[in-house]
Amino acid sequence: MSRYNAAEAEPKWQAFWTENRCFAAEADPARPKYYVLEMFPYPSGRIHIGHVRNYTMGDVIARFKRARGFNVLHPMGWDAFGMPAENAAMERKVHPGTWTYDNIAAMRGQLKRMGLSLDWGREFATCDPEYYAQQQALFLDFLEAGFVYRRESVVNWDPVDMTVLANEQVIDGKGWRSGAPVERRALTQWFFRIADMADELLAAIDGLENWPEKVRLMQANWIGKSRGLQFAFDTLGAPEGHERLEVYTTRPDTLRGASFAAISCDHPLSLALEGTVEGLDAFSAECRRLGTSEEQLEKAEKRGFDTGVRVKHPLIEGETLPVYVANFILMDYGTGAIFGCPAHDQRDLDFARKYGLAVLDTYHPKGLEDFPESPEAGHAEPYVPLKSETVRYVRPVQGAHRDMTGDRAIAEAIDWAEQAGMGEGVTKFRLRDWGVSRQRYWGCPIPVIHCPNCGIVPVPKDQLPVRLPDDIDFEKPGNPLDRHPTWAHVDCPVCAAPARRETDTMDTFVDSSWYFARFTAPRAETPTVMEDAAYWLCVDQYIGGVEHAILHLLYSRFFARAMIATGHLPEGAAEPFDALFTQGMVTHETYRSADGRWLTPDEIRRDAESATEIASGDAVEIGPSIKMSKSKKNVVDPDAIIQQYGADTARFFMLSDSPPERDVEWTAAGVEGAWRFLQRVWRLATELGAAPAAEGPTDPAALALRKATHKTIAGVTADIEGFTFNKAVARLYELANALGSAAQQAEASGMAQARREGIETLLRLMNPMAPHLTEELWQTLGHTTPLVDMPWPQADAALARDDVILLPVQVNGKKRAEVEVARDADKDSIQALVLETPDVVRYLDGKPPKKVIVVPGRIVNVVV
RNA sequence: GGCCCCCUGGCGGAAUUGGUAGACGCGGGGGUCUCAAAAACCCUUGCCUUAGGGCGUGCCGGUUCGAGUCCGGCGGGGGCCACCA
Repeated sequence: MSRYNAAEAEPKWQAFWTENRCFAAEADPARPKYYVLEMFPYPSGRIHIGHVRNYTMGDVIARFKRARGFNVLHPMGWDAFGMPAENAAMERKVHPGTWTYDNIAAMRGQLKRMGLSLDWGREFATCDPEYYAQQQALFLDFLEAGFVYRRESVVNWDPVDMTVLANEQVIDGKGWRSGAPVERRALTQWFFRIADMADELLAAIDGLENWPEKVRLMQANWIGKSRGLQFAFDTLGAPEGHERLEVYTTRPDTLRGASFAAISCDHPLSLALEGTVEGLDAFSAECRRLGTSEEQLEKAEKRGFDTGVRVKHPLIEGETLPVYVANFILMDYGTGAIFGCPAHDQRDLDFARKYGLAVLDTYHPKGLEDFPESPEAGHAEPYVPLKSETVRYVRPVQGAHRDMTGDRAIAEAIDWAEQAGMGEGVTKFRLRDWGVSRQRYWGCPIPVIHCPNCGIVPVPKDQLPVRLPDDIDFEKPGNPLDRHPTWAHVDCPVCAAPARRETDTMDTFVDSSWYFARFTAPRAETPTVMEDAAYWLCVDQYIGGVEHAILHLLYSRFFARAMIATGHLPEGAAEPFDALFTQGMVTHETYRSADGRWLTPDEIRRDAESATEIASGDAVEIGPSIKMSKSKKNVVDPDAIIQQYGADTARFFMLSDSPPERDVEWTAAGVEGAWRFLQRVWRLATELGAAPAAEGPTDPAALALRKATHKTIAGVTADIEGFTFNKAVARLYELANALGSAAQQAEASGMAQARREGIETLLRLMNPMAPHLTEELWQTLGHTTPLVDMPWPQADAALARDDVILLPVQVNGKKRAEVEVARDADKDSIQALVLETPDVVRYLDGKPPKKVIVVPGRIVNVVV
């Protein structure tokens, strides 16, 4: 009995595809196109199992669409700038470029061993000067068009990496790579004007129908549109020029309950008061020192400092509110000043309790007309009633009056305030401009020159790229470009005076914001070629991890719009990714020895219930299945799997067990299962007899097999279209089971033909998942056209449909019988048949049924 | 704190979107072949029950002829954002 030899077959077919340029894409307006893209990898040195899952899914789609007649673009590249290369340079004294390109070479080899249908002719790395030259050209066009600007800003400074981090790169107050607590520093930075586009980026989310709802929500929340009221308090006792205090609120309906105002320590009023109010300077200094990490925020008390300044209550004549500087007010959201309504906001309530401020309700609690007007028992905070008969005390927010708040009350309050000339309804966004300056070497240089006479001067386009110098020194922290003896020194292109290059490089998110477009014309002397972009874009299917749901995708959407505005993309390409799929992680059990050492899967022997360490024979504690990580040692190496079982087994397993959007657990048993199935398919195909003899009358068993075959075609096709690969795999198993049974009845008339049809169909349906094995078998069966060039099989509708169906019969909602009826039988005849069925007669007990519900093709329910 | 999602056998998961719950796989049990083992193949496998049947999709309630699916409440798990006014 022969076996599938992956070690021989896989390289053979990979060479065949390469030699025949099977996956080289060429724009052809006469053919419908399909652009499949997986998020390109960072060249860390080795592919990991998550890559295998990601690229396998993409490859299934690419090969499927190809077989369906599409002109498929399926490219691969490298997100190659970034700090790991610099870290490697510092640790191992190797040039970041050398390290990166070596890694790319290694990973390219690994990807090729997976047998992916990639157009390697379009490959590029973002650190290629040919790529970043075009990125610099884009930057200059963006600068000219006003999408880029420079300003001083307080930035997140990573003291270990000595670089600026975007807000998004600060996680829990720590640098996302170094993990060091982030400090605040004022620096002049380059920004992309993404905030101006907030409304459009938000509105367009509605059109992204083929994106996961989860991602659309995350983007919408990130953009953070809010509608509120902006108005000014009149101040009492404030310094000159601060007669009014602007505040913004999303809850103008609670304004009557205001009992204090609070401002940021960086607010102009607070700054003006510094030095004039005793204790304020010290308090402000303390606020500025406050960290921004989650724990710090959690623990940080809500503290305020009474400035002595007061503001007039805008709704209650004669009433005034104290103005506090408070440590929880952000200067860069809204106006940096708020009013506090303790009755309707937990934080304001905490603050009010602490400083003995009034807690005033603005709503009469529904159904609680006798609610006490004095503090409820159990509340110890002082109660200071305002002189207004409409004001009542209630507990904050929750409960009976919740239904009276909400959008309607807010909208009415804004209308009222506008008509009263008190303030105006405004829309604010959470989204801030995108700071792209990085004080790093291994990134795309920002192509401008600082001239003492002319100021900021763009590098003329014919002088692009501004290349990174090769002779660099990583001995000291900070930016090597800044320290380079000659690189930054350059004459001004306008006045020829000695000038200095910009030494900041771009955030690597810039690199990945337009690579999808570059793939449509990867060797062009301009960033894109309109004709190619118009043909290939948008990306029809984008696949990657949900960790990029916000930043990368939002930046790409911004870039696409900016590129349209600067003439680099056609109108209509504003949304770069028509369909998005976010795949789950690959997890693995963790193993720990009695003395607490983490063990790799290779170091243990796993039985059904337990595990032992191979070296010692000791029992091993089995931990939960979690994301693979080096520290927990629960890592499997894709290369080792491919070497042992072949790429097809790894690919097939990645698709079989779990729905693609969910996490999948990597288990040795699962891999074995996939391997066994592939061997079974091998056997089914190789044991198939010679070409079928002349046809006799078709035996029912043969017809049943043909029906199973065609149902499988319809099902697998729908499953691949719907990204339910696990279901497609289940159907392939079912067909293989049917073929196995059929082999036992090989003598039945028409069975030889039915088996051949079934097996060939199985191979064709499996081809996108296990391309090598199926090509090999296809050839073995005598075909000269390789599967890669075969069209997708078509289901025969008549065969895929059942003519007679088994209809379940319920009595009072419980299944009691089944009846066999024609698929298109009418309700009356079904009902008549059901009422004669012995099991139903028994339950009727001689009486007529109260009701009979017949759902043709589904079910019958008899109510007695 | 805000927004969102999920909960189905021992396990991963199906269920035509309100119509036979548990497809398919893993694991388990039994068998065939073999001197033996591996491989392979066959049968079996939600729980309870002596038959007939009863019970079952986190828990409680509701809507419906019919609920894993819809509604309300509770419990548990997870994700994203977060001093955002």
